[in-house]
Amino acid sequence: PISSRRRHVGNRTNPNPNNCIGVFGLSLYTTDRELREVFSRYGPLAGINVVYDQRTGRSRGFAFVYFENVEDSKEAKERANGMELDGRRIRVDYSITKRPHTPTPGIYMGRPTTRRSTSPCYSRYRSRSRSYTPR
DNA sequence: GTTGAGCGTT
Repeated sequence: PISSRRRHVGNRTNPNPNNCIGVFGLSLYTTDRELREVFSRYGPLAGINVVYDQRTGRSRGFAFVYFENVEDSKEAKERANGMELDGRRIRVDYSITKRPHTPTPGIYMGRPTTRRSTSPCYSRYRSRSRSYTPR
């Protein structure tokens, strides 16, 4: 008898139905625009997130598609899973992770609260900060 | 236009 109980939140192999689906095994050249063309026929989309590598700026080969309706995401998962896109077999599952946290550079990127453009000292600071390079 | 299992940055 199977005594192990499935967690209500699901796991990596058994994601729960969700508005967001993850698309994996993508070609590096599949863009969000192409994904929109493919997945929009299952229902209205709320958004698409192709995951890019921070260093190279290229796609990491997977993306997240947000549907407005859960039933649409269910159909998309069923029908788009295993389909070929840009010559690659894609895998479609419900997303398990949450939305990405926007990483902060570690330095203050906003505008100064006290702006004194008339100050020559400040203008000198401005010109220097423009050439500032992190790390 | 490398590959290629993966669940999250511009």
